[in-house]
Amino acid sequence: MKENCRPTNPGDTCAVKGIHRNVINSVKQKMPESVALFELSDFFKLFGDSTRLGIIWALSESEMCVCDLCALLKMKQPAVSHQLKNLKQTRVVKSRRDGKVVYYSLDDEHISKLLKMGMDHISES
Amino acid sequence: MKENCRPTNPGDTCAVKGIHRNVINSVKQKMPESVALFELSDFFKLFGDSTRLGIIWALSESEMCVCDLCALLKMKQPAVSHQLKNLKQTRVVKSRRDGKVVYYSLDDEHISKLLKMGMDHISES
DNA sequence: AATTCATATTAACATATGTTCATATAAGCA
DNA sequence: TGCTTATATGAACATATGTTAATATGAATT
Repeated sequence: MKENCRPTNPGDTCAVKGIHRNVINSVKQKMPESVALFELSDFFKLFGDSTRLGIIWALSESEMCVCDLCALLKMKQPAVSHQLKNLKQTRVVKSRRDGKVVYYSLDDEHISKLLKMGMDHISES
Repeated sequence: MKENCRPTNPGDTCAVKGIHRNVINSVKQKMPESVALFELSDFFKLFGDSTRLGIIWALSESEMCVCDLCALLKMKQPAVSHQLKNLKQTRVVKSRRDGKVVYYSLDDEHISKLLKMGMDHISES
């Protein structure tokens, strides 16, 4: 790629360097650490799959066991367990055991708020 | 409420069919249409990539042009444009043109709230 | 109109991510 | 103990998704 950038003011360069230096610098200071961005995207990624989102939504309505989730969402049991593992590792979901049955529920109230907010957004077409 | 995996009624079976029929039915009624779940997960998917999340976060701080985003995030221009296209199609982002330069900004106030909420969640370790 | 430059697009490629099958674990019950 | 059941795990496979490189578009200036 050629270097095709003509500065209009000193400090204002373009093409892969940015036209508005002041804006860039100002925003740069407000950006989260790149590590935080990775964590945050990993978090949102959990909501980015429809089957997992189904699980999350269901758990936002009621505590449920693995078996019930399978029935509700018509998924195979290992698939549900896998997703629940992901969700648990990232503390979206918590579990309690009662005999053979393991019950899952949302770990946090933020989660259902996030769900509703997202739904609001796509609803206002 | 709790019962074992033994069918109490015909039709109440476990193993891939669900233990707690009443819970399942109750939650089922509160679940969004599966189409809505797909749309919603597609929406959240946009936040599930760290480079795209970088773009979104940056735009939540200030309107910026493509070129500036490249400089800020150290990304190649086609990559930025590509992501912006995704974001625009789903109305996360809007654009305005001023001469040769196209400026992007968030289309909605919900978006930055979502960002902050997510960040709050992962911060409370 | 020709040229320059900011941005957009397309298709090929690489990688991440979800699903599946087979199997393992853990708990209750005979 | 053995057996059954609910859940968990591991590895192979399939697919989705982001990146890249090459190229195209469109606006402004000359």
